[in-house]
Amino acid sequence: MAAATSSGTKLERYRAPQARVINAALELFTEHGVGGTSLQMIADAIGVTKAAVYHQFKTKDEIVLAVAEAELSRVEVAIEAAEAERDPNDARDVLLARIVDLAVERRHMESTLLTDPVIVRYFAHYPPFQQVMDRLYRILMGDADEEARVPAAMLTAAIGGAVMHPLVADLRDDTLRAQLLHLARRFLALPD
Amino acid sequence: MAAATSSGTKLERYRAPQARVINAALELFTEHGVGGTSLQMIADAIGVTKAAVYHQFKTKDEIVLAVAEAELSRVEVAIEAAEAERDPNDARDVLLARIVDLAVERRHMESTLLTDPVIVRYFAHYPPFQQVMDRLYRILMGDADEEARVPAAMLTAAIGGAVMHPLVADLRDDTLRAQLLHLARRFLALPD
Amino acid sequence: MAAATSSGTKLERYRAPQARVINAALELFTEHGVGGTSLQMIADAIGVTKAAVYHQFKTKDEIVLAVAEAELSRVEVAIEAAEAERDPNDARDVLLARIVDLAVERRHMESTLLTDPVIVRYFAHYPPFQQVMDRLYRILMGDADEEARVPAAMLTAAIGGAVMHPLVADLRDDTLRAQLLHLARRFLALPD
Amino acid sequence: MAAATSSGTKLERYRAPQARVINAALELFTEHGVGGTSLQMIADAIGVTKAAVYHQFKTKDEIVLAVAEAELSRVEVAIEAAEAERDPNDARDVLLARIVDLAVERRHMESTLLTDPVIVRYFAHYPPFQQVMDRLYRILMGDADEEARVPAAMLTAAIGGAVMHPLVADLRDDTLRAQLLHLARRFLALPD
DNA sequence: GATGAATGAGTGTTCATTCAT
DNA sequence: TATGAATGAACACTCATTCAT
Repeated sequence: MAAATSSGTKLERYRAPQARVINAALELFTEHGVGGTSLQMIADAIGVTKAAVYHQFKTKDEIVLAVAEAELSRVEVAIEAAEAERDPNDARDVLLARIVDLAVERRHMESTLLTDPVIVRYFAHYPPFQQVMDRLYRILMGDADEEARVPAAMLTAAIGGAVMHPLVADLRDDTLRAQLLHLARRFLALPD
Repeated sequence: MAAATSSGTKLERYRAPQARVINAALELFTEHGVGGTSLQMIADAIGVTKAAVYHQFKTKDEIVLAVAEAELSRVEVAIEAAEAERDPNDARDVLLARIVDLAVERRHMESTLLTDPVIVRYFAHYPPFQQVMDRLYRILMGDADEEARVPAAMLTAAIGGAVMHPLVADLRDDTLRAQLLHLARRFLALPD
Repeated sequence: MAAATSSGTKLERYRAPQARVINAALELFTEHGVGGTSLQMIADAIGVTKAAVYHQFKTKDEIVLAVAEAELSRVEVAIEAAEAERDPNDARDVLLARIVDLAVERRHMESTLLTDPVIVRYFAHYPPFQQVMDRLYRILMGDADEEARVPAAMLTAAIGGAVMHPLVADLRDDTLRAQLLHLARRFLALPD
Repeated sequence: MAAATSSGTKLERYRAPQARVINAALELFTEHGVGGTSLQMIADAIGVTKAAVYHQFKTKDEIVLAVAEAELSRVEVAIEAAEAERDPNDARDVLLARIVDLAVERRHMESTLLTDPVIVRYFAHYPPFQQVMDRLYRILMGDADEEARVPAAMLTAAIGGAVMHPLVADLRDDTLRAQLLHLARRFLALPD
């Protein structure tokens, strides 16, 4: 168990100076977008020089990808929790709840990241992303056929699209969470 | 006829040189994002100098907004078509179909625009956008109460989020259209 | 004659702002080398901003090449003067004298340019340079055979190498010119 | 033998880690020029960190000079071999042959070094370099008078200039060697 | 209407160098 | 001996914008 702490999750695999950069970058990306965030801003945010940031990451893209991967690993955690369930229905329920939780919890962050052109383009050709999505869709829809995954893709896209909508911005977290869960279950033709 | 020419739709209210800028800008924004599109690129695309573009639009923001408004006016057209219907159910059906059509037709463009931080921030405080959305939600949900608009917001967000999802990218237009319509009606608890 | 002034030589084909950049760059390249000359230095030298320089030349390389071509065109002028001679011996004598003159006149400049790795690499694959050299060698050696050009190459290299040698730095121009001419003629087995 | 090991030539006076730096630096300087070679590149080439290189040499200049001196010592070796001859004519012949050999052997390296602005500037004021050149010129021309050294300077410059000329790049080593020797002897008015 | 020239503030990136460990 | 972290200054280059012509 002590070992588990020292090995850590994927989120912890970066050492301190890198983690500080990633955290600062995530916040800034969220507020200004990837393109609107300069390395100067990141450096200022953690109180070092640009060159110090470059000592940890060779390019800005590397920072963007590290941030994106850190977020992706949060989805992995949710999937792993679901896969631990015996019953497929339970697994789907757990995953649904976790995904909605995640979307709401990071409603102001994920959205910016998931729609940023740089990140979208990267994820589109990043095998681990595809694999995570495959696992996610399999749990949601079962592995019936390829076509069945489209509604699942649309569902996750819809959740992502919904949390970032301006008109939803002033909803309280729990209200939004309840509505999203309702929407998702109805979409999957599941009882509430 | 002369009146038609002078009033025109909102899409036509820009004269030729401005329209060329807007069209070029829309294409470039779609491909590179707003932040990734420079005035030089726009000027090059239409074969004039930067200064010539500045002759038409005082700032880059003005171009962005002109592009955004042009797209917004497409939604207005859909709404006007729906409002022409007598029966509220027909109006809702018409609007739903038009919105889905619009999303699919411009699936590669709207998405970039609707998620671009610059445009999102602008629309969030742009009264005409709010008004258009109000009209849209009223048609979809009736004017019962404030809360009822949330599902409508989520629905449009979901449609927008869905068309831009990578896993949906290789779907044929009519397949995507059918699925989106099915999704939307199920979400609104309407029969197919 | 007025026409001749307005059409100009190749050296004059750049308009004023570009010519100012080229002149400043040549001087700075001579003093600090290409790699040791920044765009800031060039901009400062002509009293404008870096961005103004970039308005004239898209990259630093373009400046380097413009400078190099301007110098190459000086050799072309010498060749053209030689080619105007009827008698091949006269042509060779004229060319030799001109080349030596050129080398001495610009003894502090040519050398830096001709040995700069950037320029050397560019010229190595720049057809006009090859053509100029071909014409030059043909005049010097006749067009006997391919092999005959090698001594000519060595001769020009030797002249170039000689004018830039530190121990030659304090020789007066006319002394250096006489010695170089003597060297060249002896090397070509010509009477003084 | 032990003495030979401990005194060694100047080439060997650096201990192993320093020698590795010098060798890597020479190769990189040759390929990218001094200005185009960073300490990072040198460190990478020998598989250590920049800081480790700094442990051996306090500045980049020190590395440059160590490389330059190592090359200069090769000339010294040639001079010493010539000075071992009794007859001045033999000494001159030996030196000439050795210098040409050296120029050809390192045709792709010397040139970069000898024309690099940093090194040129350093050698111009480096007494050992002047002394080596003095000894070299005395052997070639006798110690008649100051003026007599100028042709010698021109000769070595010419040899240096010739080996690095692009048009000479595809000559075989022995062909180039023969031509250079022929050129040198003719220039010194010596029989072949 | 459109151009060429220019600007000032910024971009991401690399540099030689230092220093505590 | 060697490292990782950091720095400050510089780099080439791009930006949106202005203005006289």
